[in-house]
Amino acid sequence: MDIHHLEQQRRDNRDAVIALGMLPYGERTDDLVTLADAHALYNEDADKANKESNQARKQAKRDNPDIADADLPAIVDDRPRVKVAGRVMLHRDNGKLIWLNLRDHTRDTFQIAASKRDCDENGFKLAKVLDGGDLVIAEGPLTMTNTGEVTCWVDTLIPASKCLVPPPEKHAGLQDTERRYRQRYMDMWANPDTTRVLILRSKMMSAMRRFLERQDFIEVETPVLQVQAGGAAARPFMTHMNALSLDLSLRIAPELYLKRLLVGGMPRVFEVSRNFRNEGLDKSHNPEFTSLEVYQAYGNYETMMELTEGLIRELAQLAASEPGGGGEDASAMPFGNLVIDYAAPFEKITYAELFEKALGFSIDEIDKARAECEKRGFKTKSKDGTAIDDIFIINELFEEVAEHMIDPARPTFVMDYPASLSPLTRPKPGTENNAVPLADRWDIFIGGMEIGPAYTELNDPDIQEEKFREQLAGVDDEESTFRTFDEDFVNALKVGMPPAGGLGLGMDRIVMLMANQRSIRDVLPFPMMKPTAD
RNA sequence: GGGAGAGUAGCUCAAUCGGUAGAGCAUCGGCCUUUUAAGCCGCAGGUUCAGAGUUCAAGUCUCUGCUCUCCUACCA
Repeated sequence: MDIHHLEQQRRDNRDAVIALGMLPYGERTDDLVTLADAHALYNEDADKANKESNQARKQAKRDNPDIADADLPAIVDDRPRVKVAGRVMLHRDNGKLIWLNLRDHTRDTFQIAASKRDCDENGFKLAKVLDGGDLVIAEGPLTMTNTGEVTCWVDTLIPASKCLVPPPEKHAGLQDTERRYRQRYMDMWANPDTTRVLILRSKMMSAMRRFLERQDFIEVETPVLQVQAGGAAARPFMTHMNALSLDLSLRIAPELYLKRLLVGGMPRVFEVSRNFRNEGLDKSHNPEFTSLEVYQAYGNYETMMELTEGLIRELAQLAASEPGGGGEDASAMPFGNLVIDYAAPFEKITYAELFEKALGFSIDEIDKARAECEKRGFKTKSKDGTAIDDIFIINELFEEVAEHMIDPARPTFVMDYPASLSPLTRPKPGTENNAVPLADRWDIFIGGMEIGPAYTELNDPDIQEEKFREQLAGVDDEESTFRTFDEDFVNALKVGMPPAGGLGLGMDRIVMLMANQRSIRDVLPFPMMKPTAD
């Protein structure tokens, strides 16, 4: 295979490093400080004292050119010394003085200078043949340049790793979105914001765990490989297990296993679950995504509401306090054109209230709902001509009309969904005889996105079994193939599951909100990309 | 699934009505000990996403394919 001439030049420079007797790919190095810490360590008094003592020495030599070295004023050097590692971003060679700008995850740019006079001989020769993108380790005192930039005045320079790939444009960075996603390492090198978002994601996941553990929730891990993917209505990915000659699905939700743990006696559990859904992908959907599911024995959907509001507010405060988060508190977090307030109490409205506010009549008035659907041109009959169930008429209007009434700038809980839309939810007592019976379920909407639902969990095995059957009888055949009847789960409920609140939150979407990223791809290190033809 | 747009040097982008494919940065050679997107001088760098067609002539027009982006629809 032909090697591009730009790569060949870099290979030649690597050979030059080897010729210096250095290891081009480096070795273990202790006592490194980050570039941000190094920058902060600069001491102005020590730097001034050093400069003045140098001046005094020069002056003494000018006054008396024959003076013996021993009689010259001593050089004072109490400047802090640092050992740093970073990637070479800029390389300015002034001949006998070489300026390098380094980057690491803590600081976009940190200047080091290798001068022929003060740097070790091999280090200076190395600085001569460094390419943009190389990793280096530099050691030396901190000083300030005439133009006021804190600089490590290098006395020891060694290679840490060779970069054989030509760097992106030094000012514009890497713009090509496709390459940014496919070669994330290039993106992270060129665009430090990418790294910041991914680090924020990690910090948020960690803060989320601390929040839950503080309240005595324990983290568990349940199967990804499942005989029957359950807990949600979604098309699963299929795979095959050779040892048991068994077709398996990748999980679409952890719910049914987490509830089994409640049956077994774990009172408060959560799982950070990678879920896999064999469906479309767009700005807010990746085929594999991360949800947080939480179950609390003896809680209900209101318990989950309090927990969710506290969790999201805490995550918002964390994001706001990060560099570039733009604020002390979480009352004005930017998301696209919106400014979202996480500090104020979240909005709460019931499904029925929101429906009536948007449509002008009650969810129990089916005739008006059908008329409204006809008026708006929504379909009211299925393909074979039979009328669509009342509840789907209501929900069509809700999703198409009422959901848009929610203020995207205010986190909003929509409560008390129709029971028939929530098969794993406990029916709301006292609404059984309504035209539209309700269930203890809410959904939270932020920034125009649905972030997740919570329920008072259904723990009556007979109702659960009936709901499974209803669902399997389902609206149409294609959909019912993705719904399952989990007999063992019904058996678990027969053993007795405590009343409980359950919660599912789309963590990717929460990171999108907190990091002000409009695409799920920007909060995933490696989003799903179709392979290229070659 | 539907619609719109994009793909040109390592990177960021130009190229008028179809008429010799260009710039900046990076690289390479030379000079330079306080630069900051360093500076000055010089050189080089191309399968214009792939394939077919129209034409005297295609980066440009037509068709097919690939990938991406945006909008829209679907899906919890």
